[in-house]
Amino acid sequence: MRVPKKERQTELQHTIEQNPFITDEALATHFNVSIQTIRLDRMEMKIPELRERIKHVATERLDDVRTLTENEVIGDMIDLKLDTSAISILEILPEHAFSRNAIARGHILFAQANSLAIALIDDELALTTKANVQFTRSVHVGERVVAKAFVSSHRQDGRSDINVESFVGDECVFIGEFTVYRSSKEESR
Amino acid sequence: MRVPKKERQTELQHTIEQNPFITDEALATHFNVSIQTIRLDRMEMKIPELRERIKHVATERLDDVRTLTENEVIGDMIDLKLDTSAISILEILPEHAFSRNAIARGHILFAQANSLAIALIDDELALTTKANVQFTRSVHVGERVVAKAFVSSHRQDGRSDINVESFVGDECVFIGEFTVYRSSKEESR
DNA sequence: ACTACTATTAGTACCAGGTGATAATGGTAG
DNA sequence: CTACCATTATCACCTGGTACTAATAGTAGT
Repeated sequence: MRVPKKERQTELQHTIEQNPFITDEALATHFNVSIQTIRLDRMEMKIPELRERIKHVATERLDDVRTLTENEVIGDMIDLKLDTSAISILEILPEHAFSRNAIARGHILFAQANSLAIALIDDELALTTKANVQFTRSVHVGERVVAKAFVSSHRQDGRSDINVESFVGDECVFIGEFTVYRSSKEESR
Repeated sequence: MRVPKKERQTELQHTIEQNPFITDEALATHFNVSIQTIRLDRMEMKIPELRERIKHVATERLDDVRTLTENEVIGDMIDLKLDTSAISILEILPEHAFSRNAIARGHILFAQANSLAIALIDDELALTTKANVQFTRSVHVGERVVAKAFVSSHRQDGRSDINVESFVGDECVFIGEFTVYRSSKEESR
């Protein structure tokens, strides 16, 4: 016997996990057993076949929480009064946090607040020019962060000041003051 | 004839692009032609078969720049002197930017700077507690942002102040002052 | 030593979703 | 009427499997 069955199976699981693109044939030669043994192992471990695995990876990618990219707003917007106030919720997932301690990275909370502030401005172009932020409590994986943004002033020079406060439950975890540049619309033209 | 060949082919391309998981058979019934016609079309348009398309989507996902998540540092660190200074480079990709105008979202630049500041601190735990940032020039897709961070002070209370300046060429695009909390190591215990 | 049981291997039929090649049909334009 | 293109039909074959049946090897229990 090359390697006890149990050992082989757990190793098999690992091998497939970090390389889902491997065929049964390759696994068979790798573990120096027949292809049928590999199939039996997959059955017992309920590991799907190659094509199913690939499909899974692909679909996962498509409906990915392509979290801080691609989406216009980071988190789910649950309320929006243009030029006035907005609220979004973001659940902290493991990929948002440091793996060592499961504390959300600062720029995740910043991104939620910043994208909310930008979404609040009803203009073709809105760009953050300045921000002043404080992280008042660390946020852990699994917690849901509710960000509340409101416009404190629309200045004459085409800038708006927006305050954002984020909460977990009733605890404030983030405070930010954003200055956003907005391009025309009610102004020139 | 149902639809002219050319028209069908361009439409085919679109259909497959936004749903790579469709089989030739489904396409055939959809366009009301034979399966062979679909295959000929794919040949001419050099569109690979279903399984290849799925595999492509899946592999694309694996070497994804899972930009603001998962990576410890956003961008590529090219220099690091612990507790002193660090430099990282980030190329702005379309997914980092607003689709309307190809200008990088503010939180992308913030994330680069913030993660660099955190990486700079040689401690088990380092958390941003405060940040003060300015976006001095908008950054466009294709530009490479070089962030330079240096520690301005290690305070007695377990906090460090870090300044970050980001450049595109010799133009400053971002200025940030970060206050980072570091947990012990040289302190208590 | 005989049996029971488990692990492994082998072999067969079948499946999806194709490739590749060859050939037959159906307009349609010159 | 013919030449040409688009379309369709067949057929053999491929990969990477599933599902099932059966044979073989090794080991433990009694």
